[in-house]
Amino acid sequence: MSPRPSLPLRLEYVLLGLIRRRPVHGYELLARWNEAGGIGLVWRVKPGRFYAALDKLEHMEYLSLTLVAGDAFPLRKEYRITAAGEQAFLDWMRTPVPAARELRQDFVAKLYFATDVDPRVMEELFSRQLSACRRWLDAVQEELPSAIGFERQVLTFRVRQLQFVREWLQDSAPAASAIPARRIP
Amino acid sequence: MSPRPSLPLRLEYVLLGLIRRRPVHGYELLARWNEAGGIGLVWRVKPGRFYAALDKLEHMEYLSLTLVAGDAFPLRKEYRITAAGEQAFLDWMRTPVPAARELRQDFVAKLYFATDVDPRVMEELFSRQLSACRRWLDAVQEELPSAIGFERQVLTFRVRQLQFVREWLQDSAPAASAIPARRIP
DNA sequence: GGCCGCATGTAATCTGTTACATGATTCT
DNA sequence: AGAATCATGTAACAGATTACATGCGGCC
Repeated sequence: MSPRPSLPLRLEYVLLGLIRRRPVHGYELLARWNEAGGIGLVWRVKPGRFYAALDKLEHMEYLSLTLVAGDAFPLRKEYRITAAGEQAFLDWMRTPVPAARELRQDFVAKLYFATDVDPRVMEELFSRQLSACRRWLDAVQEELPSAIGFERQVLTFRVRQLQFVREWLQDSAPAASAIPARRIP
Repeated sequence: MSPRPSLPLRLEYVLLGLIRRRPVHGYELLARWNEAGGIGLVWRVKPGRFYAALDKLEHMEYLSLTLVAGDAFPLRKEYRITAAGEQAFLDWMRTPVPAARELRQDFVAKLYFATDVDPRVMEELFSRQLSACRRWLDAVQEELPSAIGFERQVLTFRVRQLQFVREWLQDSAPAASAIPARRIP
């Protein structure tokens, strides 16, 4: 059995998504990470963590590794995604984030890969995320009327935040799934 | 010289604010922390971290320590705030949070202490936080017109988020400073 | 020769979490 | 006697950050 821990990976899924586009070695990937308009806009990473994550993904067999030697450059470790990795990535893409505070990084990262997957994957993601968001909102709004003082202020903050999230999700959903996918998995 | 590191304290300031109300020992404070309607709504803490923080504040001389022995209970460490601690707390209260993502915990924690301080402290806090928020918003809105693709989606998210924050701040400001303070420092 | 870029990491440190340790007293 | 509550932590681990280590090749 290949190891499949459901640990809090987070960063690892982003790596998986990038390597999925085409096989690449670490250094190049790290350079691209911070390119203008890229994932670096919402997610910072530094060499230590970065290489450790690649290593981890390879041990989990979500990535396979090919050593590439060349005259003009040092030995490279070229990674490509495996079938298990592909599966894990797509599962991640379909899964809504479990809390509002994870939207700005995790959810937006998923959005970054919108053009890489079948539009239906994004439709499902947005639909499930919106449902979750509405449930959170309902729960908070139910508590609000009986809340006083500090609790009321906190719940008011949450209601407003969730309303912003809901509206942003509603407005972004059509655009995200209308984009034609580069490849259809 | 008493040590005054400007480290990322965060939790420590909340402790300072609670102990400032009246001298108290750790166990009681920890119990109160999670009471309904209290700071536990936005900030979770566990014994390990909690006692470590008290220790740290005492070494920084923001808290002073009195041992209290009793027949009916084990030895207690009763903490009270020092002049340096009082100063540090009020500085913290006046200081806006440096990023939007710190509003839900750090800023709301400051709000929790609104009734403990002079209304002018809260006025200053809200005024400075609103200015910061408007500056962030201006900066993002300036970048938005030239942004395309993923970058545009990210910036749109941020604009909406900052608008929500700005409106919440505007609506909460009057209530927060209109409340009569318990004591005027 | 020395420095920069490529490409890979390691080691130390910091921060926080988890789970348990200790010992006393009061309750059943 | 045994369990729960009071009151204090400690020890081990997990996770991330920071800074530095290594070595090769090409450029000035």
